[in-house]
Amino acid sequence: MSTILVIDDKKEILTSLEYLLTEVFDKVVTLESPETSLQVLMQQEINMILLDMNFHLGVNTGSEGLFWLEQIKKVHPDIPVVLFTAYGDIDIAVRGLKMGAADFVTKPWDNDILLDKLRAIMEKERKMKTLEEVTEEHMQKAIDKCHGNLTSAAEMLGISRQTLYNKMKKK
Amino acid sequence: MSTILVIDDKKEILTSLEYLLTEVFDKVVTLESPETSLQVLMQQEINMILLDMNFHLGVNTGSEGLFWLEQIKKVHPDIPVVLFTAYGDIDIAVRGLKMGAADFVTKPWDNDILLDKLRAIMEKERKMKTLEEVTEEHMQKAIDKCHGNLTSAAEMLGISRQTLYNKMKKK
DNA sequence: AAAAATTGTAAAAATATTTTACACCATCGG
DNA sequence: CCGATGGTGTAAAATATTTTTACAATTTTT
Repeated sequence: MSTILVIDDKKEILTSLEYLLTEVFDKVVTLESPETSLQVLMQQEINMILLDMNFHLGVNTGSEGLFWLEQIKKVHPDIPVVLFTAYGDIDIAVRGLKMGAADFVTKPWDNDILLDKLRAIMEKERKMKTLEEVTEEHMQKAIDKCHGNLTSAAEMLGISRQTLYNKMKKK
Repeated sequence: MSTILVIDDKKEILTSLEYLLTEVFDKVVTLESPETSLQVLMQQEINMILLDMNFHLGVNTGSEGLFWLEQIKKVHPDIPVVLFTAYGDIDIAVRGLKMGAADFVTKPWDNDILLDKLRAIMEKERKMKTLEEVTEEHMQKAIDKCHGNLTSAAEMLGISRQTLYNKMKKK
């Protein structure tokens, strides 16, 4: 069971997406403004959010969209949010992605590309790395940063040199 | 000791950056084309890369820049790469960031903003999380994804329920 | 309401980590 | 060029963590 929440101030966009997104999601919830989004997120389980950046006609800085992205990420850091915008503003895109958005789609959009992106995100969400994989990767990162010096890498990681040494030998 | 590698096909940009970047880096290495970048990375320790996206005048898709980003990330996934572009192409920015670029700067650039971004990245690079912090965060993420169900979160993480239960109790 | 799943708890067994130790090798500075 | 320093590879005992197993109580699902 997967649900997507779509937030856009244009009714016609909501209705067309409502139909399209059933290709990927079991349930599509729509909102005309982001104001009540936090309540909706409390009331029901949402697996993905499609958030428009351009509320308030005439105000197209996208900053209100970024504000709501921030609010959402604060409470639900793990729900993937895809940003949606009619204006090719590179700065908003970069800031959005750095604030934790999962992807960025520009309007007018290509249905297939949009669906592919959403599917890819769902797929990535489904699998969660094991603790072992995560620790392994992080240890490797530390070793790289220390140019192979196990002693200082171990210190960085807050573990003993032996442990790091033994784990590296194993692989 | 920190070194930045700047790759841009315009000599005047290289010379002006060469001077500016000494504000943040001890050493600035410049390249007029990305072709030899991998050799340079093998020969000396580089701590950050500023990579222009628009090589070959007339070809401004940025795809060659993305190609080189990919090559660099393949060999050195942990060296932060900042993308640099004269064209506000949102798609290149999004793809670049998703491919692992640390940030994105558009030309013409503001010196102070550029320096601030580079400083922020260096600062972030300096500190490395301990293994404990990383595992803690990952466990929390799994629990969130499982809506608080410790049994299935533990299964996802590849550890026993007890271990997860005890670690959560500790905090 | 019954069945199934999850929690909270505990204790022993199995593993993993830290600590301590030491010979060996590399690199750096005088 | 040689001694000092710092890192490696190895090992064994002490300590800590994780897994396994178990069971009653509670929550969730059917």
